[in-house]
Amino acid sequence: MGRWEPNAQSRLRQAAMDLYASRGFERTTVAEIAEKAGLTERTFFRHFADKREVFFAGSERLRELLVATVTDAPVEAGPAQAVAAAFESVAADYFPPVAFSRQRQSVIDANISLQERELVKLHAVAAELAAALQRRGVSELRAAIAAESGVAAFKVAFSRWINDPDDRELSTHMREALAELRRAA
Amino acid sequence: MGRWEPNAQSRLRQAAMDLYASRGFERTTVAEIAEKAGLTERTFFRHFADKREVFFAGSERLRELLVATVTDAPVEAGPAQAVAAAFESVAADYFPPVAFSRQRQSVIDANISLQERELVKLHAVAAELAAALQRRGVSELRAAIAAESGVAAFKVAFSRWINDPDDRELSTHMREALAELRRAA
DNA sequence: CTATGCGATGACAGTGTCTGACATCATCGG
DNA sequence: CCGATGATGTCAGACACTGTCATCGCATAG
Repeated sequence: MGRWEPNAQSRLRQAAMDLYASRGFERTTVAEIAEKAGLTERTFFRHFADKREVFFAGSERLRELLVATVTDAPVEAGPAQAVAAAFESVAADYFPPVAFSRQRQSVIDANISLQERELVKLHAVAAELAAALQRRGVSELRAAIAAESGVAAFKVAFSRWINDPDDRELSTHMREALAELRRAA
Repeated sequence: MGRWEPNAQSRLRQAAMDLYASRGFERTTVAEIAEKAGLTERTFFRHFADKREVFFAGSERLRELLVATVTDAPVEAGPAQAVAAAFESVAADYFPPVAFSRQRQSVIDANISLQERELVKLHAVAAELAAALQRRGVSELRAAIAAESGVAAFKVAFSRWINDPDDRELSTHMREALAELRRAA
C-alpha cells in the first residue's frame, strides 16, 4: 500500500478527530493533523476533499442504506410509509452510541461551516430518496414531499435524541417525530 | 458617508452579481468584484462576511416576514396552519419575478458552497419558526415538526416553481406542496 | 533475480479567501 | 476652524486548497 505505515486514511481521521475535539475545529490546521498522523498536508487532501469531510465518512453508508431500504420496500407500501420505515430501520441499527454522537455533534454545533456540510449531506439524502421513490413509479411531487418530510422528521428526531436527558433511543424519537408529522396533517 | 461614491454596498452587490453571472462564481475573485465597484478587496469583506453572502441579502427579510406572520397568526390557529399560512403569504407577495429567481438559482445550483449557504439559511428559518411557535405555547416537538415540514414543503415548492415549464405562480406550487404534505399523512 | 509499471507519498510553488492592525480621509457637530 | 466619528485604503499574514513533478515501495512479468 503506502510508502510507510498502513492505514493512512484512518490515521488521518483519528488525528483530525482528536485535534478537533481538543482544540476545536477552527483552531487546528490541516498541517497539524497531517503531522500528527506522520504524513504531509498534501496527502491529507488526497484522502479528504477538504478539512470538513473527515466528519462525514459515515454519511455515504447512511444514504445507501436508506435508499436500499426504500427501494426494497414492499410494493404495496406508499411513499410516506416506505420512507418512514427506512428511517425507523436505520435509527434502530445504524447509529453509534449516543455519547459518541453527542461529542461529534458538539463540534459540529460550534461551527457553521460544519453545519453547512451536514445540511448538504441531508439534502443529498432527500434527493436520492426522492429519486428512488420515482423509480417506484411515484410522481415527482409526491416523491419529493415524502423524502423531504422524512428527512425533516429525522432532523428533529436526531436533535432530540442528542439532547434527551433521559437517553431514550433514537428509534423512539424517530417514531415520535413521524407520529407528530402525521398528526399535524 | 463614505470617502468616495455613495452606495458602496449595493455597488459591490451589483458588481458581484454581474461577474458571478458571466464568469461563474468560482472563476471570479473578490479582488475583481472590488475593482469593478471601485473599491478594495478589504472593503468588500467589511460589507459582506464572505464571498457567498452577497447572494443572500434577502433571506434575512424573508425570515423576519415568516416569523412575524407566524407570531401574529390568530390564536385559534394550530402550529401547522400558522406555518402553512405564513409560507403561502410570502410565496404570494415576497418573491421576485421567476426570471430573476431562475438566473440566481442557476448560479447557486452550479456551486456546492452556495447550496450549503442556502441550506443553512433555510435551517435558520426553521429554527426561528419553531421558536416562534414555542412562544405561542406549542410544545418543542410539535413546533419543530411544524417548522421543519413547512420548510420542507417550501423547498419542494420553490424548486418546482423554478423548473415549471408552465410558469405557474410560486403560491400555486406552495399550496400544492402543502396539500401533498397533508395528504401523505 | 531483475526490470518495469503502478499507486501512494513528498516536496514545492502558487492562488485565493479572509483577518488584524494601523494610517488616512471626508463629514459633521461645536 | 477643530476634533470626533466612521468608512476606506494599505499592508502583512495565516491558512485552505491545487497543480506539478520527483520519489519510493510493491507487485508482477520476464
